[in-house]
Amino acid sequence: MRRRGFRNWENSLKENGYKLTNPRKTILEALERRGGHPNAREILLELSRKNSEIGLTTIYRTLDLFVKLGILKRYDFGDRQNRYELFSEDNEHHHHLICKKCIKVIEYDDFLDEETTLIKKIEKMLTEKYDFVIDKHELTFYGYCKNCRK
Amino acid sequence: MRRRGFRNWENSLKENGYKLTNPRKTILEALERRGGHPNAREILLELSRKNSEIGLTTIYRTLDLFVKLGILKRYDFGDRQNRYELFSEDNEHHHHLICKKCIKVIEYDDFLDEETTLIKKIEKMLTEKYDFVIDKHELTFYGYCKNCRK
DNA sequence: CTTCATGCAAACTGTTTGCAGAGAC
DNA sequence: GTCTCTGCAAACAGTTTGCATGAAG
Repeated sequence: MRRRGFRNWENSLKENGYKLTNPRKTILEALERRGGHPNAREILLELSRKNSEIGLTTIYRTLDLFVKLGILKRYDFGDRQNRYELFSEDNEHHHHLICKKCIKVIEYDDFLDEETTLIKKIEKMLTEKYDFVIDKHELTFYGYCKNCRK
Repeated sequence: MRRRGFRNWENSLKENGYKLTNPRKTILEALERRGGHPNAREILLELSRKNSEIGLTTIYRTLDLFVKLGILKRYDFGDRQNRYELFSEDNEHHHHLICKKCIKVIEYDDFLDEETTLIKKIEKMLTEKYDFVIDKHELTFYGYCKNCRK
């Protein structure tokens, strides 16, 4: 279950013994169309725009599967829901700036080199000091956007 | 509603027109005793050890209030629950290392100077570029601890 | 004695599970 | 044909809300 760009998602399914079904295709298309960081209900909404009726249960199960296969990334921005983003080579590393009121999410990748250097250093230290295998990190800034400050 | 060390929490209540009640006292004591990053149910448990019976509803409302008054910090470590930690002068700034399996949370404060410098820089850039008022940030590493890797 | 706090029951939200029927291979 | 996938209904967990009672000031 290695990570791979979502262009190969069909192979990724087959290689791992999963079936290529209509709901799965449709959900992936919806994710590509919509972009951003939708939650399950927002994906349902995007589907219904194209008159695709897929049960919420299937959506949850498909999202889980896609995360497991490395097709999607799962985020939790502190509003008690899972949000999803297609994984691709070129969005591998960005961080987030989130408005606590409207949950607008801005991705930024400035200072990435400096960040990466420091984070690698911290990761190494933490791994040794606490005997952890580190998997991922998240650097997130929270605040209020222009609109929500009024 | 300024932040203040939790030693002044009684004043903080009074100044803001809230009553000094037994449940509030008891919950604060439980938080001091327990330490760590308990969720609501774990606080209930800590209370029951000392035979304090307080309704979950009251616990939630008290925690909300304490967060609002700056007595507590609220965290979300991605397990879909709120967790709380007493705020005090000397734990103002640490980051977290979390085991995704057992949700053990390690606080670390190594590299803090370097981190702070970089984070201030990023914060400034984000504030200007996106017109955000930034409130807080979180740098969190996720992985698996020694025990959970077996 | 007024106002705010408490606690119960019920509601709510996002998510998960059991199970029978449908679809992929 | 077999085995996985789907979708409905029901369960679930954490949290919130309405409302009558109780305690603080």
